[in-house]
Amino acid sequence: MAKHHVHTKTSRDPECLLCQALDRSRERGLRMTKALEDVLRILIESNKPLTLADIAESKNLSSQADRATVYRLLTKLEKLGVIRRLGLHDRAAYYTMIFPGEHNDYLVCTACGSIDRLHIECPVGELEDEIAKKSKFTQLYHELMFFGLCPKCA
Amino acid sequence: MAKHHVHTKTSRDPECLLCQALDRSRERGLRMTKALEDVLRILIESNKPLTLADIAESKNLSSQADRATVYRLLTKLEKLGVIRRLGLHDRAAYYTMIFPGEHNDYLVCTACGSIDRLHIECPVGELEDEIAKKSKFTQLYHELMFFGLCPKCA
DNA sequence: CATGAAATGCAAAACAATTGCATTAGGGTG
DNA sequence: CACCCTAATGCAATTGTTTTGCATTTCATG
Repeated sequence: MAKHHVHTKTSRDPECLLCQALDRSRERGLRMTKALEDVLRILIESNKPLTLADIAESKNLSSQADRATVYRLLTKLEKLGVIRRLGLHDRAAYYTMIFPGEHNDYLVCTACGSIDRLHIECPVGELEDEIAKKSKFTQLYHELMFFGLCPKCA
Repeated sequence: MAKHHVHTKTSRDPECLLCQALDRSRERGLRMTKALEDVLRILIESNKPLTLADIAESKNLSSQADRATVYRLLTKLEKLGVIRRLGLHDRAAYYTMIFPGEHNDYLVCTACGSIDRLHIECPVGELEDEIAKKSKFTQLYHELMFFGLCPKCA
C-alpha cells in the first residue's frame, strides 16, 4: 500500500483495507478527516501494535497531527470497535487494527520491548465461550501474550 | 493469615507462604526489612493483582512505607522473579505473587476495572513450549486475559 | 558494636494520558 | 454554492503514575 488512491466519500475500493476501515468509521459517525485517514493508514500498514507516540510522531502522517488529536481519534476508534487497545508490558497503551474475523496473539521481549504478531491457532476460543457463560460477562474477548527474552537479549 | 508469627532470620515456618517468599527474597540478596515483609504479605493476602498505589496506601502496612520504597521493592522483586508485573487495561501496572507451580489467568471488566482470577485449566501450556522452540525466546511465560463487561456494568 | 552496603524518605523530575477552550473545517441543507 | 451547526483540531495546561537524586538510616556481618 505504498502509493494509494484518493479516499473521498465517493472513491471506495472494496478490496482496500483503508477504504473498509474508513467506511466502518464513517458508518459509526466519524467525519472523514485527514488525521483519521492518516491514523488508520498507519495502523493498517504496521505489522505490530503502536503507541500513541508512535503514531503521533510517525513520518507517515501527511500533515503533522497533534498528540491530542491522535489521542482522541484512537479513543473514538476504540469505542467504535475499529481498533483495539492492548496493555502490554511497559507503561504505554498499544493500539492495533481489528480486522474482521482475525485474532492475534503476541510475543513480546521483556528486555528490548520488541513485539511480534504470532501466527498460531489460538486455543482459547472455546474456553472463551465457556467463560462467558459462567461469568455472565458480555462482549468477551481475550488477549494472549507471550513474554520472554528474545535471542538478541538473552 | 490474620495473626501471624514473627518473621526473623531464624523463625521460619516452611508451610507459611510469607516465610517462603521472604526466604526466596533473601536468597536473592534482599535485606529483611519491615517494608519488604509488608509488601510481600499484602501481595500474598490479596486475591487479585494490586497496583503500586494499592500497596503503598494499604491499611495493612504496619508502618507507612513511602511510595518510592514500595516502588523500588516491587521493581526488585519483579527482577528477582518473586512477583510478576501485569499490564492490564488501565494505565497502572499491576503486581501479583508468583507462587511456584501456579499459573493464573484473569477476567477483567473493561468498564469498572474489576479483576478476577480465573480458576481454569489453561490450554496454553503446550503452545508455550512450541513457541519457545520456534522463536528461540527464553524464559517464556504467558498472560491470558479475558476482557468484557461484567453483569453489573452491562 | 563498628563498618560498608543496601534500603528508606522526601522532594523533584520524567512521562504518558487526558481535558479545557478557542478556532477551524466537515458535510448536510436551502 | 453559500450557510450553518457540530465535530474535529491545536495548543496549553492538568492529571496520575512512575522514576530518580540525594542525604540519612538501617541491616547484616565480622
